[in-house]
Amino acid sequence: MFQKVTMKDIAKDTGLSISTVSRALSQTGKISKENEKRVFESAYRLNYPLTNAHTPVEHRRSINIALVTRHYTGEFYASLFEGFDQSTKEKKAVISLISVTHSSSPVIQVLSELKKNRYDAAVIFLPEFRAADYLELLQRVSSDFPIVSIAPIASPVMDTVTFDNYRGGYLVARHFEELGYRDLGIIQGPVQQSEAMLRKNGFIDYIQASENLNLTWQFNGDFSFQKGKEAYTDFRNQNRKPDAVFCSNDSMTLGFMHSALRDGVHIPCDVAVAGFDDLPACTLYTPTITSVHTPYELLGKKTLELILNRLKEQTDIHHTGYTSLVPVSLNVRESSTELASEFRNYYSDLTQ
Amino acid sequence: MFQKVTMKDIAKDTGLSISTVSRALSQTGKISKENEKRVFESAYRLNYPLTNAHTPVEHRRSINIALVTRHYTGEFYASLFEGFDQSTKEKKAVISLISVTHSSSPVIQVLSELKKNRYDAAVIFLPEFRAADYLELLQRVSSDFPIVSIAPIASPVMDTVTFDNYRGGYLVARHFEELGYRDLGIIQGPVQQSEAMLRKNGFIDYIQASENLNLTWQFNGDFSFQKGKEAYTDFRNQNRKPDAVFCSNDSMTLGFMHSALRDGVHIPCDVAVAGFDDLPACTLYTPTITSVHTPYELLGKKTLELILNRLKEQTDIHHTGYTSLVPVSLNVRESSTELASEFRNYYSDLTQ
DNA sequence: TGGTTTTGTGCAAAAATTTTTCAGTAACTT
DNA sequence: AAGTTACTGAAAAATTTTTGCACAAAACCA
Repeated sequence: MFQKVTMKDIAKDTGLSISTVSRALSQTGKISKENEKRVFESAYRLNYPLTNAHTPVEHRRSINIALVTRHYTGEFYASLFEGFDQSTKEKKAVISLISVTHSSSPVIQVLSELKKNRYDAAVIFLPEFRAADYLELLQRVSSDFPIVSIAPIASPVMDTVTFDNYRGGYLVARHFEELGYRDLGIIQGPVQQSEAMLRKNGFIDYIQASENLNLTWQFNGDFSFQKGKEAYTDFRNQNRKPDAVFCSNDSMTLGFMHSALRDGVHIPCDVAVAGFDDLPACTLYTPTITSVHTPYELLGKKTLELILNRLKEQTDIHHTGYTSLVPVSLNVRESSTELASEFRNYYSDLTQ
Repeated sequence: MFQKVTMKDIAKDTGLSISTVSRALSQTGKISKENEKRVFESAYRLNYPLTNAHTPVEHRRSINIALVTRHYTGEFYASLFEGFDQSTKEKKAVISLISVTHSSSPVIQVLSELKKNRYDAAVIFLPEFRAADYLELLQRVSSDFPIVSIAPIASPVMDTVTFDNYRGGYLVARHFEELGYRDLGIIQGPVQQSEAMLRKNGFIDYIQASENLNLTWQFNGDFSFQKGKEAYTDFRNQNRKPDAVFCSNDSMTLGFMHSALRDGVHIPCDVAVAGFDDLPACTLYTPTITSVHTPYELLGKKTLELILNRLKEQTDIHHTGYTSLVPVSLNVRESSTELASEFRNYYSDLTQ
């Protein structure tokens, strides 16, 4: 049986009196910064049962942040987590990935119990959430528990940090124009997700503002590899095929290209392709894939900043609905450029 | 300011006396199972400060398990986590992914502090750990904190659950033999990792036992995409090129194929390829890639079983070094089969 | 069946722990 | 130099937890 750890132990450990230890731990204010620090340090080391809520942020050994998402196999989530992980470098924040795909309890239940599991804040990425879901969530979760969404919300009811999806679509259209393509096509994401709509709007708005460009093909996808393949089937049946296609995420890009390549279509010769997300696969695939790069590290950094400030300030109002957009850029690769010479070999005749 | 939660509150909540509550929480034994359960349930709900160490496993709301690994961007880690996540279905275990890549403190430090952060057990995947590291780890971490390694250890000092890597290499060689290939090649993983050595040995042992097969090419890799590309450069300079190449992980497979395809080599026509890990990319790539499938869900299940038993039994000796092997299988795809007819289009002449 | 043992509970006293009061000291101000 | 402020420890007070004991209900056993 363990010996229970009490303030007496901390007093002995630090050389201070029990009363001083008490004052430090209960945050009555009448204590020097130096001793306060020593007490918390000792309390942590000796395993004194400190409840998180009672430990001021500056004395926490670590700030535990939950990254809550429906986790699907694939690079996308790996990149997302990696970005957050990078951004915690040299901070005392610790990110844990919590998946709610297979958990028995509903998402909101999981979120409302995070605080009891020693988490200090949550970052949620739940693109399928609707306005009603967000509102229910805010009602159920204690208001001093910061939650930041990294999926865009149509009418933001909580703080949101997200990539500038609109700008991404815009960049792709501009890139296509610069290369001299005229007829453009798009494979959209699900209409219920504002993320998908923003990408589409950026793309289409640029086309409409330009005198050179036409939108000749539009396909409703759902961000899945499979839909990308279906999109190709639809594409091949078109009379007037676009010169270049914007796939609004890379899973669909890969699906589209998978079918296209097998059907003898040469990319970018027959049709140029650009995607969104810039998955690691984009540089590995043959041809390499042009894609809108989303800097997860910046996203993570900005999100952490927001959370840490919120925790320090102890502002109870996190329902501000402040949205912050992280800039994106376009990584141009083989799928939307002239064929490089080494690349030409790739398409050389099998029967030569 | 919060009102502090005491046993009095739990007593009022459950309708029991304070002494009964005390007896339940301090596990003195003189309490009925039914009331004990009610007390813990209430304590949890009211947020009574229970230290994990003092809450018996059967009354835990959740068992927190840390999956500790150096996290790199890529599908491999996504698949790993996904498998564990799947295996927690309908169990009260919760898996959190803890990355130690960018954390400032050294790995062993992180591990020894997990217990303080409310974790009940850890699963570690640290292939670069050496025998000395494992021993230091065991010394530093409290012996009632179960740790299971899912990377094979040359001389196991702790419980290990791992895929049957040897069998995987063996299966690939047998598959190549069945297809009629004679001269085989291998791109090895790093010699310090027993995982890599097992895969190689399984492959080579089968070749040596067979009358039909020869090992004509061997390359020392390091499991990276880049080394896969370098392997191709070495491959192309060989006089006697193998008919089929076993890449001992899929990152190298992708690197090898990336260079090969760009160099006009047709897979599987010119050379057949098989990998290891069966990343999602294997089905997305063109051609699709034959690979040894590692069932992460089974791995997760077995590992959880081990941990939950250990926690229930409260056996202090987790240094048993018991190793358990999870079976693997081979997923055969285009990179090691006859070309399918639809696939032929892919190689048709660009200039037609 | 009736006595005996075991188990589980609440009350109240005891023990342990935490908080508060109060007096003292040092540093700093005016 | 007197007054003020900021901290601290010892002791008292308050609170919380544990334990001894009595007793009731259930289980056990000739």
